[in-house]
Amino acid sequence: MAKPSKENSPITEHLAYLLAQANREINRQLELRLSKEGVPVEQWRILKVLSDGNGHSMGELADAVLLNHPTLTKMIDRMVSDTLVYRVQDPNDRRKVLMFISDRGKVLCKRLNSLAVDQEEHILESYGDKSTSELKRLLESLIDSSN
Amino acid sequence: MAKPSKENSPITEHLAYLLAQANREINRQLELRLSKEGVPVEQWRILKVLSDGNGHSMGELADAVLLNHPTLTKMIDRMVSDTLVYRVQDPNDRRKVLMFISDRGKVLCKRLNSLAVDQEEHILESYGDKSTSELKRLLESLIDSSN
DNA sequence: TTGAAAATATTGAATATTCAACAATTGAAG
DNA sequence: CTTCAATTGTTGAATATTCAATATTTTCAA
Repeated sequence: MAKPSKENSPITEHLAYLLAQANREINRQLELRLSKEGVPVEQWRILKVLSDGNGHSMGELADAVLLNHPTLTKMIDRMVSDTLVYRVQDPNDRRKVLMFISDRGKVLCKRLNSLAVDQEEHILESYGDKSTSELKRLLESLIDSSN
Repeated sequence: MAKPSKENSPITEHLAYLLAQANREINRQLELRLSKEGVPVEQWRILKVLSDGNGHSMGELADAVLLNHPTLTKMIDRMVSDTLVYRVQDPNDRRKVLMFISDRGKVLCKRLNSLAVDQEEHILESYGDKSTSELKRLLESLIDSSN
């Protein structure tokens, strides 16, 4: 009898693939809802992080919203044009720029939040309460163990 | 006492965000290993799907490797140039193109597989056997419930 | 059988992302 | 203090992705 070898396992059994697939699907759904406001998922993340009212540096933001620095810079440029956020030079370290959410940004963020909550509730319904919280727990722990 | 509202929950508690974060991290690690062979993750997926030796149409492939059709077409163009795969017109439906893996592709795929297995083993070590299989199970079930 | 609609893959233009180089500021060693 | 390395953010060119339009073939209803 042939020895089962991991190297022949179909791609659908790889953790990396399952994560990519699940991420793609859930992201697609979220994208669809946020498109009602014409806002990409990344901009919602940015608004959400900034909605604590504090200033966040570009580096900090890039980490938080999972974007590379140059990509973030260009997306922030657009959001500044749309007056959703604004830049302030950090007085304590003039290399840094602190990003703040505007009033208009706050209003938009609220609408986006409820679209996102809609989705989470839809997931809870079709996938179940228990599975969802267990999956979240496992994902957090995977992320932890990768640092 | 204020009612806890989902709309104020930090972004790090959203399933969509946790998936994106975990996916980004695991993908980054895999990318790093595959870069030893100078191959992007998507090309490995393509080779792996084709390595069953059967012909796969572009549409089928695009679904399997999580790429849009035009993106896949252009990536396949490159892989054809590198003689890793080749196109054959489907004799039963001439709208379709059947993709096949070449011998060179097979050889490369084997090397890539062992790099990927390295990673899976690294995850098993740091994250644990039990967590990994439980996470896979939950992800599969989430994907199922989204269709 | 014919003609319209659907399915499949590709193309080119418009967008977006990434990489490498740069500019400005700070930190820290000598 | 001065200088050199590290940090932070942006820019421009190179790449990659996406959207809409196209070409081809098949399907199916009339």
